[in-house]
Amino acid sequence: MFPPVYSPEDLEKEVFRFWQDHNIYRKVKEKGGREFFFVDGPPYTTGEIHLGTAWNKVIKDVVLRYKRMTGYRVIDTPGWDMHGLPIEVKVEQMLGFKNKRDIEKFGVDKFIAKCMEYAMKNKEKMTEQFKRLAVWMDWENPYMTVKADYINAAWWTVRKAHEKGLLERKLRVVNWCPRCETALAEAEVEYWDETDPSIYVKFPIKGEENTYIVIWTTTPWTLPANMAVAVHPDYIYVKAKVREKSGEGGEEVIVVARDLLEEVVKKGNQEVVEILEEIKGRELEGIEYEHPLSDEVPYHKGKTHKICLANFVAAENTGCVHIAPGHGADDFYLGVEYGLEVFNPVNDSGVYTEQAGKYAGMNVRDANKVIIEDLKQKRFLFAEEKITHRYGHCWRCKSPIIYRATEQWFIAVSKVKDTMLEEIERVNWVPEWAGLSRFKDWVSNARDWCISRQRYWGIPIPVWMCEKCSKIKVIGSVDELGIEIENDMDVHRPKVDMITFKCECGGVMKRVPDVFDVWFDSGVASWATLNFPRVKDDFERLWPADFITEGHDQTRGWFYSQLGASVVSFGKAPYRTVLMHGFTLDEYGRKMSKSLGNVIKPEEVVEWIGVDAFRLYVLSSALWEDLRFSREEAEMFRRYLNIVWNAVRFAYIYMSLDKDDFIEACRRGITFRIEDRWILSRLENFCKIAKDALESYNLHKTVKSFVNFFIEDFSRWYLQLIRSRVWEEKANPSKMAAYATVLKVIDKSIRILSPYIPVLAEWIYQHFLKELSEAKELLCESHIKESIFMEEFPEVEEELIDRELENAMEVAKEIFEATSNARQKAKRKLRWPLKLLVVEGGETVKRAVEMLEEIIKTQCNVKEVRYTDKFEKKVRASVNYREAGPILKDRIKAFAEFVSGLKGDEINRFIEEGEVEFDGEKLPVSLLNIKYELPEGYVDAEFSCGRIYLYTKMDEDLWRECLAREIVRRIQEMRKELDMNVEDFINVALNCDESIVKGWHDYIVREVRAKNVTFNYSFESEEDWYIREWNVEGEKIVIGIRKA
RNA sequence: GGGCCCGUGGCUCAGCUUGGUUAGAGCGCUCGCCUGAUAAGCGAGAGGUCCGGGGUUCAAACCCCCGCGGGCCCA
Repeated sequence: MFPPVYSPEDLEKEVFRFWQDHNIYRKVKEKGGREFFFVDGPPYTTGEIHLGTAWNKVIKDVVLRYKRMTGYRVIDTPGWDMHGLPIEVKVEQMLGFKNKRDIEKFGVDKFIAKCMEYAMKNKEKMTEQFKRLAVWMDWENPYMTVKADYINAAWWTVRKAHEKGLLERKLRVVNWCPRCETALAEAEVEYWDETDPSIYVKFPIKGEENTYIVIWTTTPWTLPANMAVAVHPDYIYVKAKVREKSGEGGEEVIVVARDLLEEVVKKGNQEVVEILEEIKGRELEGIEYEHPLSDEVPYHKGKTHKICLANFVAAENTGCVHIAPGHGADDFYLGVEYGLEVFNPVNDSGVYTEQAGKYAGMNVRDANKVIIEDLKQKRFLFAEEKITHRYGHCWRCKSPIIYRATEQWFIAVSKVKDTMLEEIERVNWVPEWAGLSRFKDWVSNARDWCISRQRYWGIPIPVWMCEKCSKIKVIGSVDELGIEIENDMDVHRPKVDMITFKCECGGVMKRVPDVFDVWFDSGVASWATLNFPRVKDDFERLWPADFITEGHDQTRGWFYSQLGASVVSFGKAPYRTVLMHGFTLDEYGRKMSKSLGNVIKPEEVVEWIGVDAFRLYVLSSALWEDLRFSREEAEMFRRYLNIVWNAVRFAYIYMSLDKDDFIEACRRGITFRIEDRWILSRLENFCKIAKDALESYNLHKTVKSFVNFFIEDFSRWYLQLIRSRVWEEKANPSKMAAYATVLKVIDKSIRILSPYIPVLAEWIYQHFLKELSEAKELLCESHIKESIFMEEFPEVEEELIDRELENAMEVAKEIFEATSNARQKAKRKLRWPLKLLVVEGGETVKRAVEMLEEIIKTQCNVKEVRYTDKFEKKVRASVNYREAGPILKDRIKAFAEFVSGLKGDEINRFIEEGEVEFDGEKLPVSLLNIKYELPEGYVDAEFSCGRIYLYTKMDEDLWRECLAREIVRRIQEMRKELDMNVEDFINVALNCDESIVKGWHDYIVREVRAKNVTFNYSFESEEDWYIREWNVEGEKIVIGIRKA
């Protein structure tokens, strides 16, 4: 059965069921020799896949299906990233919690259980969504970051780091959410505009009366922690005497960047009195100043505060930057350089500690206005404004984050950076710049990796610390816990927290309460997915991964976390080939987001155009470029597949009728005709491009060439060429050759396309190729398999490629197009036969006409085709008076006479020579207006390497043939309207006289499968004719048909 | 502020590595054609500041520099 209409929905139902009922995926998975180790970048279990994730999995699926078809046994374990704050957030929201205390009250064990449940549920939902995309992975056996084995791998890795001295506990500035009371990953910070104070503060310079260095800040609350001021070594600074414009108050001296002086002064409502000195930034180094809040914050009493140099200082605001090593990353590193104290008088919940003196107990953001007021009182406030700027927020509770120096656990990436950079070079990056430019840049700027989070739902950090002597013990395996692991919950908080060890010193070692940054979880995926270190042989055989692919946001994400973890553990990159793909944007190039309301759900698209068209669409343009998702474009691919459907259906209808003859013919041997050899040559080209594309992970190139080959060449051109061969009743060799060609083309191209359009490919395999399996076996020398995915990916048969023939056909197509053009100009329908087509051109055109004369003749519907290297045209010359007048003056009249008397060949000679000989004088040919005139009845049109001349004159004979065709066409239309079968016979009656189609009676009978055709019929009402009145080129003709 | 990528008819993109005829394709639009595989298809036409500005060159969509806009990542 071959339904007339392409319904992706029905096909999907059928094919999905077929795969399931026959366990096809498992069978395919178990095939194959060499192994291909793919590692899935684990999506976070949000519960909902989006277009980007769908695209990502489709890319993976195409690659994996291809690899399976080329004889690989593919490791296709999907992964799930299930820990982390996002899920904690959701669970907290569901439980109505506000902060950590609520969780502690509720019970960490119960909270963790909820998180686990939630993550699992989401995983199930998303699995179904991926399956719906026809993605074949081992969905029954995924790797999950919450599993004991997985956690085991992470622990092993940390211990490795520890053994190599790369696990460090140190003070660092991190993003900190004062309400969640934890460090946050950059990915957990959301930015939006916030209005904050923008203040200019004067720091009195020591030993210089009434002289201040002016800094600018938007976070007054960090001033109590100020330890230094930074200036740029290369900028020019000035010491300037200024005074208030109002005239009140005295003069004072300020230090700011020279180019910013005017601006700063304006902000302070002051004016410059005099510039005292210009100083290069680097000369300011070491100058001491008085902390402006040293009265309020006694900590600063007796401490020295100096000017430092830093390249990160921008030429903005004052050019002098307030440095608080406890509250800024740059500040912190500068502090390390200068040996500054890291003063952080703010606790976990964002409240000042006792160390903050006057401000102790205040929430830092509330303290802003108090501090500003104090500065004002002390006359240190130079200017005050408001600013609206991008500020980070915890994406859980939406509260503004703060930067805060805390003790955290780090992987000392800085110590292995060189190895990481070397390893990047050894990886095959697609595209190249993804690794060699973009990723390298990121890695060279990488800082030590903070892997600790002060939260609950994550892999517990396997570090135990002695309460007495602070000695640490790093666990490298779950076995070392000394407890029986009953389920995955046992290796989570709070269970592991209860385990203690005895220290050598006699003290008790307790686990540090932190959990891992989720990026650390996925960083170990390439060995955790193999259950290493518990299982060793798979790892030794397979690792590192042959292939991974993710979006470009993963440069700093998974590409990085994996490389870091791997270099720390094994000293080498965990992947061999990395394909970086783009992002999905809306059709205007904007991000898809809920707030913009422009989110397109993959399932919605799949429901609408089918999964195959969706897959083809997302793979149709360069993968590493962002995909602007356009519904119109996506729909195009459904239409292409509809053409595939119709093409195969066409073949099916005829071939299944002649099946036995066809098989017999295949046994005896097939003699291909020229157009058959042409399409088979094109087929091999397609195969070659597709194979190269898949081998080099340029998947999109296959899609482009699919359209060129299958849609353009095969369906639109080849199938047109063979129509008449296929209509033959008898099983003649020409028809059989066409069948054989069609079968080869469909068989090979469907196999090539199957990774992309698995559903349609499988359906065609089951319903078309299986139907003709004997012929396929004879022709393609391959046995039919249970599923197309048990087939081999086709090899290129170079010997079938015939470049000359392909070129010739290209010319023939162009001749056809040019002829259509000429017909349009001459108002001659293609249905009307014409007498003569002359083709003018060079050698290639000549060859094409010789080789493909028949094809050109029938396609262009002309009785005769002739080639010429030069078509005889009448040439006419007249005088170009504008040019000739000034030159010839009074001789112009004689010249005009001369010109009108010129013969064609004389004019041609002048054109060739470029000169006109007149009156014994040589004149430029531009004095003539040259006009070419085609011989009567010809219309011309141009193509890329020549020109055609179509003779469009009708005579009576020809016209009768035209009318016969017009009538046939209408009868066919009527048959279709009656929904008749192809083989049904009819009777035909017409009201017109037979003379109008004299000589074409038999033709009409044959074409419309008529038992008889009656002319001059007057239709009476009682008869059961299906009657229509037609306007045939101005004639009213009534046609009646009925089943014979 | 920095790194990487992208910018080509109304829309989506190819071409750029290696500079060289008239810058291509699909969609959409207009007109026409074809159809016993086709709820389809085909042809023609209109439609272009190749983001802008400089430079190199006999010659630039392409190479170089400076901008502008967008995306990702960082600061």
